[in-house]
Amino acid sequence: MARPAKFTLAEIRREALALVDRDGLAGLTMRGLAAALKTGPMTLYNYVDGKESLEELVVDAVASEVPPVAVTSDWAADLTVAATGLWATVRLHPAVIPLVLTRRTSTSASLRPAEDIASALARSGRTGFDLLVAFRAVMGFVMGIAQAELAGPLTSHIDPRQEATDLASIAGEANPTLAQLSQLAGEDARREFDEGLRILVLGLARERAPEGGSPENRI
Amino acid sequence: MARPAKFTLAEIRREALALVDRDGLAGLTMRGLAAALKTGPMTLYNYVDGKESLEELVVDAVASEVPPVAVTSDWAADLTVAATGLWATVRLHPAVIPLVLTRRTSTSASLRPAEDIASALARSGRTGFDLLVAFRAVMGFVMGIAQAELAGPLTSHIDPRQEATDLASIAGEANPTLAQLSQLAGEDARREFDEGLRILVLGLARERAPEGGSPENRI
DNA sequence: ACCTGAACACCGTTCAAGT
DNA sequence: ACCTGAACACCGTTCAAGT
Repeated sequence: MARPAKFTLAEIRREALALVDRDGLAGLTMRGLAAALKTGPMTLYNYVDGKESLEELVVDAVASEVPPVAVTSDWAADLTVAATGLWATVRLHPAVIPLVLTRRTSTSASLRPAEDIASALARSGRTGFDLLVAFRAVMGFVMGIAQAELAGPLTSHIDPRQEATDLASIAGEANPTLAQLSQLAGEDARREFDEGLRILVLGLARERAPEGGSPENRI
Repeated sequence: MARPAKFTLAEIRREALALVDRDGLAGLTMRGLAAALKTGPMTLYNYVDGKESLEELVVDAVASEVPPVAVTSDWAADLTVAATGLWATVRLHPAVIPLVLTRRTSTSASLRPAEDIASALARSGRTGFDLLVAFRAVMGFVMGIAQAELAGPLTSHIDPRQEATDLASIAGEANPTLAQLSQLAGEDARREFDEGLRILVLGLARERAPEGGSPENRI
């Protein structure tokens, strides 16, 4: 909150993200980051208000890496580009995903990827509640699937305390469909995302424009 | 991992969930739970392997509250029921949502809600990769939107350090669409979910069955 | 076998004192 | 004004000792 001299906020942000990328979310500690910067822990308090604020900085760092989206006359294409850009970027920093899912406060810069998605949907002609629903559906899908890839019903292993290691055979009895799916999961994450998004956009386009999905008007 | 006498694992599970519901995720500590149970912290280690295992217990507790789904001949209806049941249940325990999004290990019982969803989708005639994609899309949507309600681009406030409190006016300049949406967000969460799910199911049904969405075969 | 206090190696953050 | 060590109030968990 001050403008001191020993470090730059950008330096701290970069080092914090690097720390999370390297050691995971648990590795992001005030003391650990201070050590990485070769200072005492208290020095960081000259740059951030505390742990919460530090986490926000990390979310910011990731958001700033999401590529900007050019606006064309095809809202569905723009939406796909925006959603894919967000997904691909957070995937580069998997440990940060729980943080972006969890942060209750954001910088206006870190909201830009979401704004790009909302704006593409607005150009489908949606307004008000319809726009809200579409936005929630797309954001939910993008972030939900990004996180599900890391930790979800299909991510490896059942509880290790159940004596047996083969997921297919263990979860298999109680959960046969999941057991089957778990063998395919993660083989081609990009295609999983692309196809899922396509289905969602299909639903969005169908609901809006029974015939073709070209833009209608702006709000 | 043993079968001691002072408590029941079910008692510990119940108390742990109650603790999280009351004090949030940060309130779930080995020491805090022990205190709530009026024992020393070490006693808990006779029932769970450690913190991770305790968190899993809490996820289990929530999953066990998800209502079972009856199988009918209408896969889309079953899917809607299953997805809605999961969403409604996790919403009763909002502090647990980050935990269920994050757990990398699960009990076969806690996978049942996901199995119900996967199974409904399988009854749409999907197999293999197509089934995987549909499953990921639905799970991503359900959990993503549940979490987004708590913390997401539309949840109140911009960073408080930016001097101004009105989200609409602050985020508004940089993110006009979000600013507009934030005024509607959360007014009727149930309708947001229902409509979003409808769009997704619409996409799923259209992709599968150009004419009508009745079940085709089982896998 | 089940239980549990003491102790260790960590946290974030307040406070007070340095320059 | 910016910096920072010492100290406090917490964590999870190991270890050793109890019954």
